[in-house]
Amino acid sequence: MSPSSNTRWCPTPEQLMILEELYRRGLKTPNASQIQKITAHLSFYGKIQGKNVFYWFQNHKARDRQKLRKKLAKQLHQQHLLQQHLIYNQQFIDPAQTQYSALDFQAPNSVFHQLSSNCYNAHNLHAQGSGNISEEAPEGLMMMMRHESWRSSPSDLPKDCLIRTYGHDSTMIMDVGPTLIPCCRPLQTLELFPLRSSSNDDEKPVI
Amino acid sequence: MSPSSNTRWCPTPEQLMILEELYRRGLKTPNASQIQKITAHLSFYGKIQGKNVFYWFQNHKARDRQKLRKKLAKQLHQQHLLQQHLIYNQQFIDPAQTQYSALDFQAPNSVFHQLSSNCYNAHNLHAQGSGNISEEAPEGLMMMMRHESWRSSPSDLPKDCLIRTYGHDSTMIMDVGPTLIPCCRPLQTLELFPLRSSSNDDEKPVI
DNA sequence: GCAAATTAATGATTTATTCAAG
DNA sequence: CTTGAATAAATCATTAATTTGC
Repeated sequence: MSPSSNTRWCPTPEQLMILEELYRRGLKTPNASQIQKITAHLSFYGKIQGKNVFYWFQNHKARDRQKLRKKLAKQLHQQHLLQQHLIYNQQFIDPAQTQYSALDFQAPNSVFHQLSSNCYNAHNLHAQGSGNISEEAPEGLMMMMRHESWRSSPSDLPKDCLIRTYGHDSTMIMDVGPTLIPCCRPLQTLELFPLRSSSNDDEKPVI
Repeated sequence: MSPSSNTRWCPTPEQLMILEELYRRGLKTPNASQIQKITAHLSFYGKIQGKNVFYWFQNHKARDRQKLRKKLAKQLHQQHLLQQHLIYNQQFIDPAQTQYSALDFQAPNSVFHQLSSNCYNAHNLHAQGSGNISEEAPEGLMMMMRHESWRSSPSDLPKDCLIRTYGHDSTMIMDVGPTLIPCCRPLQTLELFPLRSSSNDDEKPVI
């Protein structure tokens, strides 16, 4: 209609920044007065009208909600799929033991249950030839094991191992590869759920 | 070395889903035993090795942290920019009143402060001709005002208004446009900070 | 629509840091 | 204080997504 502005509002980075900050601080649905003030302030950074601010908050809130919904839906879907296809999959779990409800996460054979275990099934580790492995990693890291002897003669290692050099010593990563399926049947039922980082809790790293 | 797999692991959707779910549930740094079990389970869905699982958790955790850091940095930056360029900008605020520290969020002229106001500066609203506006929106919605009479004769509205029809009543959006800068100087100092959604609190929408 | 080109994600590796034991 | 194990951070490299010109 009006010949002056046929193009839609394009927020400047500063305008966006300020709007986002206001939103983040809890302003979700500004009233007329608030919109006015915001508009006045933002107009310093570029052409802007009250309706732009109004629409921005409307859209932003709506899209926030939408994002949240999608996230929750995804989570539910994942959980569902997990239960359907993995935890009680007969290929993995001894059928004789699967008398649990498909929704019971406490079932001892669930992968979650197994992974919360503190007991190491040592016999699983050396499924592929390896007299080298002296001990199971004690509640600590990976299948990285440092041996002075390895550094000098890497050729006599099992082919599924991976050697890396850290300055003056070496690291071996054992390949537990794709051939271990039959090994996971005799897993013991061990502990309940406290999956929360059994080794060390570093959710909040010190920065 | 080995001729079979020169290409990097490419997780199947199921594998990814399971890894993500485990991570989401709190497993951040699986130990050797856990990696083994996960690998065994995931191998049902496609070729996979222990190191893949190990690396996946390493990377995922690191990138999570990184994302979080970036988010926090952005927030701080926004806050900073806000303070520098908006709140105490001399173009906006009466210089006679700005004897506050640039970091003092309690300063009465800050936009945050102003926006947390419950007191409506009614004289700002009808800066552009409008005998139509009977009242300031009371702590409620937008400058949306429902009037049966408006619906029938939209032609006599000020050109800077925008009419929309919601079912059986109408909405008007007043354009407070880019010309209001001088209007924001006489704003009163009003209230302290509780910006948290003065009208309605919908941070966690009911889904 | 499609295929080259560009960009973003992410798997894999290397380097730096932390921390506890001796 | 030194050393070694464990982890975090930085980086490299390849694959997936996206854009762009035809």
